[in-house]
Amino acid sequence: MSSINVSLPDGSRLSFDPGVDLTTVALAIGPGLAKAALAAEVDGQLVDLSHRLEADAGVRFLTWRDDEGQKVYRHSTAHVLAQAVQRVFPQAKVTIGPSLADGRFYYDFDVEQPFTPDDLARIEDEMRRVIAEDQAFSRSEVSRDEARRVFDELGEPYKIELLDAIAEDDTVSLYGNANGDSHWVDLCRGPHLPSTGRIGVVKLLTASGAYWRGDSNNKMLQRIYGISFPDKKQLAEWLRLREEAEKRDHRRLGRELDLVWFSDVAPACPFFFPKGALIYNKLTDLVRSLYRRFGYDEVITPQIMSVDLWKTSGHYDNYRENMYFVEVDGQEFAVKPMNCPAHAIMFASRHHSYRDLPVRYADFGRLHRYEASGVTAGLTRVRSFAQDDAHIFCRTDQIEDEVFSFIDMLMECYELFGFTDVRIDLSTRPAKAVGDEAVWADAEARLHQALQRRGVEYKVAEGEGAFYGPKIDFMVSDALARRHQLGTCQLDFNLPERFDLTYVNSADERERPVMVHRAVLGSIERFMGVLIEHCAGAFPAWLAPVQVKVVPIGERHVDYARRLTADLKSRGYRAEIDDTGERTSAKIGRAEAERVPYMLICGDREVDAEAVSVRERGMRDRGSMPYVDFVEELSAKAAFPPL
RNA sequence: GCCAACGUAGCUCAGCUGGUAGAGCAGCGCACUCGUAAUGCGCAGGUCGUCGGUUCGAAUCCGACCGUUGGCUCCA
Repeated sequence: MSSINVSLPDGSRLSFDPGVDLTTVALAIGPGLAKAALAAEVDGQLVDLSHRLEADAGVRFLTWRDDEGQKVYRHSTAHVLAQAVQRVFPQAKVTIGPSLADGRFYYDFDVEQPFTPDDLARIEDEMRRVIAEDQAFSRSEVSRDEARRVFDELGEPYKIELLDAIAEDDTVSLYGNANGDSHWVDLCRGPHLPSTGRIGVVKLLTASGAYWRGDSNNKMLQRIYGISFPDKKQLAEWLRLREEAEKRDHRRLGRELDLVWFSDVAPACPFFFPKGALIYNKLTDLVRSLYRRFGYDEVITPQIMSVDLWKTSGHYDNYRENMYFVEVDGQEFAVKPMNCPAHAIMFASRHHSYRDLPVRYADFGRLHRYEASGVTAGLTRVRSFAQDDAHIFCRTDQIEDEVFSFIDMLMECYELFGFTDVRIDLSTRPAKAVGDEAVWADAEARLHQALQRRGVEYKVAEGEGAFYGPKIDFMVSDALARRHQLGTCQLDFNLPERFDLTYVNSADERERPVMVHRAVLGSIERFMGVLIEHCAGAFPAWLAPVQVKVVPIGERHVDYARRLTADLKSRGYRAEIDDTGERTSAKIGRAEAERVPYMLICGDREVDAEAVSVRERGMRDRGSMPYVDFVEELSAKAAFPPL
């Protein structure tokens, strides 16, 4: 009998008898690995440790250190959850239960009554029992008929529906976990842990409704979210990180830092207090300063326009349920949800030569969109907002340069906020699309060109473009590694058509321009929310609502502190004095809580020497320095615009 | 929109099985004049989200509405 070769990631090779299972292979490599292994990857395919090798193969064992290992771990925990639920609620029908990219897992059930917090506690206890029973996960590949019979007998209609959706040439696999007379089976691709006993600690987090297959026309199922770890300490750490994230929640910080307020009189519509408004305006001013350099012209357009306009643009037919309407003098008007139609008619109101293009209209107009009550959230999903919106009207041959320079501007802007990890997606022609295929292909090629010339990495999202044109989306990762979509750049072949936009070319013929919708920050409100959480409320000095807090130690230092405050203000900085009769440490504590970037402590030493004792936010005392030196430092770090 | 939970002072929360509300922080006042994350004492502050019902009596029980939060295809 000839042996087979197993090659490992480090390049080494081992030989075994054919039919050897992976647990044995792991043991041969070392008992440590055998203990840590959760599953394995054989020639790129994820498999159970019980998998047997019949031929030469490349094997990589997955442990907790691998993302795939954790995925298997959590997915197996989801199976334990489902088994526990069916023990406690025998009528519950099982559906699907994947592990999520953020480390959690869930399982959806069809049950008569939604789960209560009490139910979750009972289910969690039952899960611990299943884990204690150390049931082995065993895989069996069966025919579709066989599988259908199993789930028919078990009375699991959702599994049969899933079974029917599995591709013909795909193998159907069942996973049973059994221990003595306790047996539980699920339709699953796998792989799984060797046994339930490998799961350390579990915690169920929340229960909520979730539509079957995410479609609101389908029945609402009950979803349970959970998390699991090999070790208690890891769970504690996970919960701690989650609390940290809660502390920097922009809704909380927005309130604590006096930036934003919400009222029932306008649900999902932020009210910005002075400090919030200051940041808001600094953000738009920043974009304005970029516009000056990149050749954009700002326009101002009406808040409310006739429905005729929205009928022409197509929004009335396709976007009506998100719009607000008002009737005046028997005529119907709509509050604008977008700026583009206004810009289109402005463009159309003048004759344009090919020499005039591109025309770039920027607009910070306030937009109103009705969002379903269940989806609004803080500043990230609101009904009243503005965007750093602009529309470029250009010739086809100008697309590449326009997009290139837009990416330039965007990257420069993101870097300023410390958003250095930018993911870029190019979305191409979807199934239902306007404009002919050649035009799309040409436009997509120009987008590729622009991206490649700019030298950025990007992914292609096939068929994910808008119906009116291909687009490029920009996602950033924040300080907690969460992704947010901010910028976008979308070509539009639809509106120029609908508004019959033209320019005159060099041969004196009328031609259709391309319209480009683009935004760097996207919604200013949303961007503020993302930024607040990214910097945990500690805004860069050029953006901080209060840049300098002047802190006199005693009453006899107040005059001096006032003089400095006035001087800083006259130089254009946002400075405040804290002349409350508090103790110095209390004043510092408050200034730190407000996230003020610079604190200037003034006592006898400083008054005598025309100096200040500088404390930077989040750092210790830097000691005294001449006031003029501090002003110089400030001019370098807090100047606006910061570019 | 749908499922669930929640809504008590500006903020964070307490208030057991119904007997008309309490704390800390913030605010205001007084004292302390103080050297790098929060001095002490006092005062004031609430239609208990709104409306309706049950009850001798409702913050508490029931219903409706409003709002907020967590979810609503990262596939078997």
